[in-house]
Amino acid sequence: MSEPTELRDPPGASRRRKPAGKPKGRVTMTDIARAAGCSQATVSFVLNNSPGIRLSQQTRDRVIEAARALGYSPPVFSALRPPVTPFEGLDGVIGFAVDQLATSPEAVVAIEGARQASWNAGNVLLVAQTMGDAVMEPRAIQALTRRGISALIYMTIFTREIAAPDFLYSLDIPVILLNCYTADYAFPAVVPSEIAGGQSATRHLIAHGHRRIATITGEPWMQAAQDRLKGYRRALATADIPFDPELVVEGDWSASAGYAATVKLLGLKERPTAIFCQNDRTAIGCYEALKEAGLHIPQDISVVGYDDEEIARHLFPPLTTSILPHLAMGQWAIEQLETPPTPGRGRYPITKLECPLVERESVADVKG
Amino acid sequence: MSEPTELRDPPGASRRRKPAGKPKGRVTMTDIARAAGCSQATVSFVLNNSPGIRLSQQTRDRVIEAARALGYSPPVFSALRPPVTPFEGLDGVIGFAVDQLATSPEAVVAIEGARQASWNAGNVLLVAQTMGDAVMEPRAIQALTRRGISALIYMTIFTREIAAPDFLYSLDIPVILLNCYTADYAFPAVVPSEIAGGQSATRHLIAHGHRRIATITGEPWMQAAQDRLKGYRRALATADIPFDPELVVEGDWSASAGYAATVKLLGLKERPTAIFCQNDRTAIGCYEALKEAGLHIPQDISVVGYDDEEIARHLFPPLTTSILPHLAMGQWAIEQLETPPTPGRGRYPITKLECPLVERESVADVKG
DNA sequence: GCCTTTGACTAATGTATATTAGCAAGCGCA
DNA sequence: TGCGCTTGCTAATATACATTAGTCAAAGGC
Repeated sequence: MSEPTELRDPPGASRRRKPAGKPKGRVTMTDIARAAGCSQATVSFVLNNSPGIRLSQQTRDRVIEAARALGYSPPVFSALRPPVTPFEGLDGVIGFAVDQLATSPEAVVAIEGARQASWNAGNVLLVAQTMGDAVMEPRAIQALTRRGISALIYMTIFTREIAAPDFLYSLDIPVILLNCYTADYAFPAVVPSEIAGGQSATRHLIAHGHRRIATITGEPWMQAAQDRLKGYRRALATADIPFDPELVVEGDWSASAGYAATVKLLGLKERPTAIFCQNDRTAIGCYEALKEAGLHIPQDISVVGYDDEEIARHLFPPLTTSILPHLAMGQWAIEQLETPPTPGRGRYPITKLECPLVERESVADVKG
Repeated sequence: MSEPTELRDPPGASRRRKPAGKPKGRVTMTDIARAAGCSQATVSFVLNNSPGIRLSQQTRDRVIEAARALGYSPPVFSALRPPVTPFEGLDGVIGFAVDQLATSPEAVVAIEGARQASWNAGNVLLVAQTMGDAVMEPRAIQALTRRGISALIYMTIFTREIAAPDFLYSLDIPVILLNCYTADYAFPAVVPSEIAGGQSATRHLIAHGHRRIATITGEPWMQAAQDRLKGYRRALATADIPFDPELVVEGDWSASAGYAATVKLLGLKERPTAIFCQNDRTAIGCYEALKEAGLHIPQDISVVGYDDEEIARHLFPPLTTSILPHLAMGQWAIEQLETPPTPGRGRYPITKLECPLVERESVADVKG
């Protein structure tokens, strides 16, 4: 207490502490007060509607007016990240935007992967749905970004190339694409390796001695269908099995298409000994047609699916299928944030994650 | 201003200003610091996971321990008072907190219901997972509330009574409970009407002429299991069918328990003609046992399930089951927000929504 | 014309948290 | 031995909002 005056800097001196050119990151009550020509206290009273305080309606209106004009929002402490956040700890809140949540379980699985990976670091995931709607998508993402998230994961239900909405480019936080990618490789992106998946499913059949392997595709315009087919052809080529167009039947991911396609295949002069259904639903229809024809799986004919949907486990016999790596993709996305490889928005290669095959009981060695 | 020294109290003097015997209304970081034997700053670092700060794991653990023990919850900046909200402009964002997202589809369905209902009004739903963790739950909800959401929906995966965390009470936005409720009825809450569901499932069997109806329960300590059983007994009583304890077998929601229970039921001197499985998984095991015994569904014996899981449709024969009204519950929650009946936190009755029965092909008239 | 009251507001201060600077101990090393 | 570096933490301070205790001017009372 000998020199109390030493303790106090002249008022205003401290203001220069923040050297950054950015004077304000947020609108505060003080700003509103200045705009409305009153004190910060008055603003506090108005915005809190404090009981027992008497203020003229004019003043109240002026304050509200100003608050609205300046876009005041209550304090978000986590949003006060220093201008150049070195991304070590990556605290806080990570946004996860997805077009649909309910239509298929993959989104939930990816979210779960991201959550698990965030958990250790104590980060919270905030999920918003965009519904792929041009009006709502910006609002949904704004609901996240405006609130001070420290990174955004942007996921689509179907694997595809997207034209990223403009605002993704103008965000100043890391953006990771999950199950989609942009043509300009502007963001780190991760997708399942469908080609490798189709290849390993087919290779699995080949390893069991099959040489006459049919496949039932999905809707041909979908990336996943094309890639799975590509993998199928590649596996055939690798094993020196000639490609027979007769053995490729177009489906549409549905069980009924699987049924019809299988009937068609069974009508072939030289029947396949194995069928690679490019998703599990198709396999359901395939099973049905096979059973109707009096064929036994896998003794008479082997079947593999794709996607490892819940039902694959409950079919009879349980279906050998490929797991979509959405859990791993979610984790991968978070890991990208932990290692700070954001060297000025360069070009990122698209990461492809494997679709491991789960062997169950629908594949056997070829007869004969 | 003649006596500037008067302005500066010696540090600590100001502490005595608050004369009230109550030293603290809330747990602050300073309290935690004292308990953990460190400084308030350290607590701040730990709880915020501040980037670029290095602390020993021990210290972090001690702080988290203490925070948990003292029941710390971060300050809630209200910003927007209910009575006269100055800015409807602060775009409608509704928070949806759920303990688990991935473990079962119900949460996703409820979210979808809430989303659909919000959509028209142009509101955005932000979803956070709490994982039922004492440390993470406040953080997750904080991630929502701090960001100025205009309402919070709080959901649990299992239907149950909860002790709502303190901070739920101190929020000044509407809070709706979904699939759970508090003993003090402090919040509007909605749950499935499991009793009515169990009753209507059983009644359905009675309507088909069955009188000897068995049931396989879930884990007995779970609310849902108790209520479904209660509904079963009620339906029996209403139809003047005596209750036979022999026909009630305890399961645990799993297929294998369903299998074992069915085997036990088939060993009875007087076999049941119908089995009410209290969830679909149980029914899977039940189907299995029945088929092994050479019985045909529904000709020889009828089966109903509960939950309408995806698989119910794909069983053979497709399973008659009750739909959990999570979609409707999500919608209901949003509707409560639209009609603003929040007259000073009164007592709200628990709303129960029906579980409608979907008839498929696993029930037939009793033979003879 | 001098108090008193009241309405409308502010200065000053309090509270809780975030952040910066720096201290002290330990370690590798020249 | 002593220099520089890292690690792990605290003291001090800044920031943002809430609240208390007023100030000040106008409107009465006497």
